[in-house]
Parts: sequence; C-alpha cells; structure tokens
Amino acid sequence: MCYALAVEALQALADPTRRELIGLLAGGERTAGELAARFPVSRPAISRHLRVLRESGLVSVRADGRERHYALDPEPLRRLDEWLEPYRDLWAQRLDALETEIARGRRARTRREPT
Amino acid sequence: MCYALAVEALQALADPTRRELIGLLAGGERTAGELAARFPVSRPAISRHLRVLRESGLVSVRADGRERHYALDPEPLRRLDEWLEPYRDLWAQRLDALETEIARGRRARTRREPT
DNA sequence: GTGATGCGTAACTCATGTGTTACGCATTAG
DNA sequence: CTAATGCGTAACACATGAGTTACGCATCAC
Repeated sequence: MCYALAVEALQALADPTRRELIGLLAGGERTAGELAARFPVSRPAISRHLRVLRESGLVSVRADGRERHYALDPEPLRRLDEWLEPYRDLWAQRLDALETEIARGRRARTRREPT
Repeated sequence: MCYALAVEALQALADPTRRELIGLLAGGERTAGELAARFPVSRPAISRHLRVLRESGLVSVRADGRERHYALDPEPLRRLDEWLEPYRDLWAQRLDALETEIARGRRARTRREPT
C-alpha cells in the first residue's frame, strides 16, 4: 500500500532532460562530462539533474579518480512498472470493448492525437 | 522516436494529488464534487488538477446537468507502459545477475528501503 | 610544486506550479 | 421568478524548479 513511495521517481522522470539522461545511461555507464556534453545546457545544470536522479535512486555513481561514472539503476523503473500493473486491466478492457465494437461491425476509429 | 511526446503524462503524474485522483477514478466515474470531497485542499485546486489531467489526456469529462463526471482514460498510461518497455531488459538482466550470484553460493541480500 | 582538468556546490534570477479567495454562469429546487 | 447548488475561472500569494555564473576542491600532467 506504499504506492506513494513506490513512484517517487515520477517527480524525477517528469523532466525531459532527466529522461534523456536516463535514456543515455540505458546504453551503459557514462561520466558526468560525457553526459553534459550532449545537452545544450550548462554543466552545473546537468550536475543538478544527476543529483535529482541519484536522490530518487534512478542512477548510481562510482568515483574513479577525478571522474564520476554514472550508471542507471532500473529498480525505480521496475517499481513504476509495478505501479502501472493495476491499470493494465483497464486498457485491456478497453481493447476488449473495442473488439466487441468491431465484432458488431461498427466502424472503430483509432484515436490519434493531431499534434 | 517520439518518446518525448509519448510520456507527456509524466508531468501530470508527478503530482501526488493527481496520482490519487487517478487512483480514485480507476474505480469508476466520479463527479468533480465527489473527488474534491476526498482531499484536504480546496475545490478549485482539485478543479485545476483535473484540468491538468484532462489536458494530458488522462481523464475525460462528461457534462450531465450541472454535474461533471470524470472518467479515467488509460491510454497515456498504456503509452507510459510502452515507454518503460526497453528498460525491462535491464531489470531482467539484473535479476539474472542476481541468480548467478545465488548460484555461486554468495549471500544475496534483497534490497529493501528502510522508510 | 604548479597548472590544467573534471566535477560538484553556492548564490542568484526567472519561470512554473500549487494553493487560496472571490466571482460568474448554468442548472435544479421551491 | 428566486434561491441554492455544482463547478469552472480569474487574480493573486508563495513555494519549487531549472537555468546561469562564480567558486572550491580533488586529481592528473608536467
């Protein structure tokens, strides 16, 4: 019943830059500098983003000389996945309803956002 | 490659009150008043949260007289689920690594948050 | 030792977000 | 018609967040 804590990471994932960092780290360990070089913002800004990700448990750091190697920790994502689970039924249901409509011969338009 | 857009809803889900609203709506349609009554904040505050959820596609509204019935739309959650997919391998890998450790006879502590 | 490099933190500014109260508008009750 | 109800919006206050530059502190190169 600790759903609130289980999805603390959502706050961290709300920022697009941080999601991109996560995406980069999914490819393997990177140093702070390597990561910062990929973004149009200043290095301290990335440093702060990395701190947020660290504090929410999404990444871990390994000091190596004067370099800091960041790595993705998938645990919070796994928990998010778990949090999502009760909702899976809902879209399954919806798909079922859709299939029913199709079975009835109705025209089933797939909803697609215009923008 | 439109991952950024696919997870727009993360911004909406970052707020705990909105997540709770989502949770309530998972149980079925509710009116704005019914929802607002459940929270310690003012009704206009909830109204604004509902607006955010509406704009991110997480809920839909149906006007019925002077009542507004809100319902959960699971589509953005489904997309979030999709976004999560590439990362599933990561925690699967980690579990594999863990099993390997166990097979080696090492002590494998399950990580558990103290709070 | 001395200077360059890698990276985090501090201090500050500006934009955004979340809460409040006051209000308006439509709908139902009498 | 008149009053009450349900709910959204406007206007404002305050907290939070993300960016910047300046700085400090290790570590590596020489």
